[in-house]
Amino acid sequence: MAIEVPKTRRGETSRAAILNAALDLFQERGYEATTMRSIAERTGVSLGSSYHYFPSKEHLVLEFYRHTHELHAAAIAPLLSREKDLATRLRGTIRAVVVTCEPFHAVAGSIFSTVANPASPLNPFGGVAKPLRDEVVQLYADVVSGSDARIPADIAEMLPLMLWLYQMGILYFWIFDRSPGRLRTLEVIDETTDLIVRLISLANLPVLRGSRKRILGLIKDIVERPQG
Amino acid sequence: MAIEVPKTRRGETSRAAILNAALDLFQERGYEATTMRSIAERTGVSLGSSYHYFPSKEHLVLEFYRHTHELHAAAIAPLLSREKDLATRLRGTIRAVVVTCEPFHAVAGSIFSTVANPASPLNPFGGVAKPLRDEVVQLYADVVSGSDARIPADIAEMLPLMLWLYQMGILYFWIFDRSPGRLRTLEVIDETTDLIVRLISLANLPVLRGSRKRILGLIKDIVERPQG
DNA sequence: ATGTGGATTTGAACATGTTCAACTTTCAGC
DNA sequence: GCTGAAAGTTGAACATGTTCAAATCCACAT
Repeated sequence: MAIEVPKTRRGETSRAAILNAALDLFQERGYEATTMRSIAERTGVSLGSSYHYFPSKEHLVLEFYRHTHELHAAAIAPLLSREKDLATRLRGTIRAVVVTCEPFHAVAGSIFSTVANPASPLNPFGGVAKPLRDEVVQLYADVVSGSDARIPADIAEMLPLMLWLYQMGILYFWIFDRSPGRLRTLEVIDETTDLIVRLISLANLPVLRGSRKRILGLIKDIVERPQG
Repeated sequence: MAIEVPKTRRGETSRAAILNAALDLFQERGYEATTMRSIAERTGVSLGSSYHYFPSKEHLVLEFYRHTHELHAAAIAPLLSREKDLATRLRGTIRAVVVTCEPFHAVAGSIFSTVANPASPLNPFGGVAKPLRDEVVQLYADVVSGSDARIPADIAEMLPLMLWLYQMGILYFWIFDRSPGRLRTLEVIDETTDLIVRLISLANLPVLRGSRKRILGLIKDIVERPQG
């Protein structure tokens, strides 16, 4: 199950070719319809070779995930360097997620369910995928910290992680969305990003102090205490 | 893929026996480790016969889900007929979920991921599992309506569905919980049920009127408009 | 040039979910 | 009790993810 790193020029070529074929096929046919044999065949390599570099079909999905993350990060870079308004930054970032993922809409369901499986090494709550998750959370930290919004420290601490979770929720909604141009998802994004920013500002109200403290305390406790 | 209903005494016996064996094996060995062949073998029936009554292994999970739901409903019946305080009813109900599911903790991860797959017929957002989901949502409607809490109509309308979602979240947390006696999950339940009840009462604050309206409108829109 | 050891590649073999056409059993109507 | 159609049963066959021991390749030291 160890992830084999190529140690030869030939190996690098093979690994890259297999990954390429896999990404193409995932997009063309979806996750289930893409067989390990078809990946090997398109690569021009034997079945066993694929398993030399990717311990399982799921691990190919992890690369797929990394791939879309990089596309996403590149897509929002201009926005993040230009815009200062938090709501606008957040809206643009989340919109970019679904736009970036659009070519993979048909595949996304299987992938989502694969990743959600706690037994999967790809589960973002721990395991191989953790570094990549941390990268995504960091991206949301940038979305927040690069804005001109003044966020109370206790909220700012937990906000990126919450926004990552929120992004997951939007993606799950998007998977089910069959509306033309995925307009419904975009509507939901616009409405919810606005709501989030508004609720953050409301969190300063004295009546909400108690609940805010409890909620943030709970989240912090969950994140920091091991196992669970 | 049609779900075959037994039309013979012999058929009923077979179906019941297969289901029994499956439920036992799921508990004993987990979902993946239980093969269709092992189910057939324990039942004393051929492999093909299992597929006569259950179109797929996943459909056996649906029965498993129904089974635990019935255990759960039975477990909380006394509480619901006795207790009037909403927080207590809610806490008891959610606690009972994880207590009821405790024997299946090891299996739950696979099952959760199976069910979460939008492509699965078992996905609760549509398909074969919808009737069962509606039953569970109804249970939460009873939890709310049988309490002495006065809930504004717009909230009351959406609350049961939200509580069902909340229960899903708790279950997902519980799957990861490795603490002795699953104490962490119970702590989180106590804290969150309390928070929920408190937030419902806060929703009447004038400052929150706008957000409340928007949130409920959004949820309603999502639920009622088809597809998505 | 040649041998060596590790990296890479191979393809057969295995396990398991699923399908299906042929076979057997059941039972309602006579 | 007979009969024939419907219901139930069977096991072989298929597709696909995965494993693994053996074969091949290749860079490098000698």
